[in-house]
Amino acid sequence: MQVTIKDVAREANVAPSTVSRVIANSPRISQKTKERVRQAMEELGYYPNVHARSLANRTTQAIGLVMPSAATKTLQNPFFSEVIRGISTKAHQNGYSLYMTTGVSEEEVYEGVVSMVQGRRVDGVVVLYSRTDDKVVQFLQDSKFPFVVVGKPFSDSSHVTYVDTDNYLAGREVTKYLHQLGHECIAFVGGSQDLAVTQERVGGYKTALMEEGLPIHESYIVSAPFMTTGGADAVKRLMSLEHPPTAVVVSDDMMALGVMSTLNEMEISVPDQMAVVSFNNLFIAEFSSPPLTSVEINIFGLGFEATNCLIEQMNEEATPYGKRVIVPHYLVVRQSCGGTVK
Amino acid sequence: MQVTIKDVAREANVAPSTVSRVIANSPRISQKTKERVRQAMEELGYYPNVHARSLANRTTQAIGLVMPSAATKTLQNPFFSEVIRGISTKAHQNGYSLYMTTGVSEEEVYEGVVSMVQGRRVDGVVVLYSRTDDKVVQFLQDSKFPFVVVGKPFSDSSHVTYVDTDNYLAGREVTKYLHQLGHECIAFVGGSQDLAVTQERVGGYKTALMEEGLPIHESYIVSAPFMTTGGADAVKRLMSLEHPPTAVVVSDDMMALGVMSTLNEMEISVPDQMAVVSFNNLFIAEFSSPPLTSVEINIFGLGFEATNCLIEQMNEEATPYGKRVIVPHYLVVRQSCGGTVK
DNA sequence: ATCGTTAATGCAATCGTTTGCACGAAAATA
DNA sequence: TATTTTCGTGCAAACGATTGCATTAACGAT
Repeated sequence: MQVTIKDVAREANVAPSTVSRVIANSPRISQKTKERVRQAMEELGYYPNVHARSLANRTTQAIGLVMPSAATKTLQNPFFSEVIRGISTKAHQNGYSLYMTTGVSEEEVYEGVVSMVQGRRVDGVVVLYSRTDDKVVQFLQDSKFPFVVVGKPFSDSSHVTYVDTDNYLAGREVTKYLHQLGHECIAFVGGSQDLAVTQERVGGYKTALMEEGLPIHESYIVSAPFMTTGGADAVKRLMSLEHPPTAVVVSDDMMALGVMSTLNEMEISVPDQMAVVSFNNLFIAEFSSPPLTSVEINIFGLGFEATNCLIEQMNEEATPYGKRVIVPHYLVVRQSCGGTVK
Repeated sequence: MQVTIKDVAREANVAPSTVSRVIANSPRISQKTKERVRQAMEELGYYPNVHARSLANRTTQAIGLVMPSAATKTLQNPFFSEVIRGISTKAHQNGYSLYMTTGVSEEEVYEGVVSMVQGRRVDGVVVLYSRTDDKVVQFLQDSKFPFVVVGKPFSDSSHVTYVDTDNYLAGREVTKYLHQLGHECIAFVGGSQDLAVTQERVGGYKTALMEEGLPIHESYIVSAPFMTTGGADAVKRLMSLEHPPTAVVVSDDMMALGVMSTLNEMEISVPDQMAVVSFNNLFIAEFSSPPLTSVEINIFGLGFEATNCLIEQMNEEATPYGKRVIVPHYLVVRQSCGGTVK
């Protein structure tokens, strides 16, 4: 049988309410009593029942995590481990624990979120993706439930708190970097087009081309549905063009691996015949061959900051709506872009 | 204000208990009433409060996840994403959700587990590592709480349910494989020595050497504390030996990446001058260069099976103690071992 | 000695469910 | 028709905490 607050009360010769106040460390209880009660708790090995507590004070000390529905595929990307690590670090520091629901379909994820929120299982939610027309964000917004998005939300982004990299800027920077190295024919390989990241990064890429006075060829922009495997088709398509590119901006390290592997098969050497630059700077970037030049976006920090904002919001310390935090990024130069071209 | 069971009851003109029974789909309620109640729930947008429910029926429909304390380092290994994916898939299928606590130190993790268990926050626990002398496992065992370990527990493993790869066998197999390719000088690079995996794999390695009539040199066995970075030292030590090995068994793909990267720096070519074989067959194994020959251990399956066992145990369908499930593995041959030597 | 203050604790209602038991009506049996 | 079953539903007591309000004792101040 579980040790309850009543047992402790009896042991310490006080009322349950007193024990409760000792737990909350209320100043209204005398030092002597506190010690006696604490001793009793210790002796009996008392741990408060979280559900009773949540029920009574309408708070859960838990944060919900919403993963993309294709979790089956996406969760493999170390990006997620890393954000979660950031989230869980901050959460733990503030005494929150984490709750995950998953679902195979988008609908299942949505249902999971709804019952998590309506069932009062969590005090706030971190959404780990952002997609066009997302029901989840819409729902959270409508129900005025504390939440923050990692990545830039589409709908009504001015009213939503989110934490993100300046992907537009990053896309622009890497493209300019390639141009500085002497490349004129620069392609872009991205993931799913309805993800905010892809759109932003490709946007920055285009802007850079314009600013540098380079033409924008739509045929230079390809998007592959998934990570590594997708790379193959994309690369083949690019290389079969009349004027194949000499450099490519890839929207993700995982995908870059796939791209490089395909290039390798096709006996196109990186960086000599093709420069590759990508984003996220996952640890594998360092150990691929050649090691990847990649944009460090501080994934851990994204998670950490997001949780920070969420906690502020839950404590109502935050501005009612729409805080945005941009986590800085920087380019880590390794070998995949080589030196200057010619 | 939250919509409660009473609101639904009022709306449907029944007692709260009836609503409760409708939720549980009790056969004692007439079809007509059920429909009326369901309609009312729908209309009001009713979702049961999980805490009230948990409190009343002493069940949580949640599974706790225990990660290694060095989560800071280890969580980066895609192994974890993948087990969790397996766990969450099975969990979701059976209507369980996942709960994570984390801690920086071993002590913090332990405290997290205790309060998760004693606070009745979860119905069962999956432990995602196994180490010598682990307080967590000991505690779970003592409190007779349902749990399962992914990996082989040390203490009293006969009484603990666990799901694992036959790492001993796998270690033996890959070593023999290298010998078959003609290698006589085979080294072993492993992770932390107090992890069960390392011990098992190195055990298999030694056995294979013996069985094949090869000498066991302790200097051929090096262990590096962490993943990729650790690889460097280990490799340098090996290569500075009088008779450097021509092949190496690495206990993990991540580490293998580090090893290969160091070999690359030292201008030792893989597989020509050094064969590398490793374990886990993470997706990066396919895209490294050269692509890694690695043992596929079905990480997803480990998580899935573990959860399966846990659910059986929670439903008391399981044998009281000590079920063990071995998930099969197989070698995936790629290019890191090359062809036959000489 | 009386009264008002203050400090420390206890009482009891409440949070939103579940569930054993009681109850009345309808159906089945005698 | 009287009596027993069966069926469908409601009552009320848990579950284990929190918290507003009441209570009591102690202590100065008058």
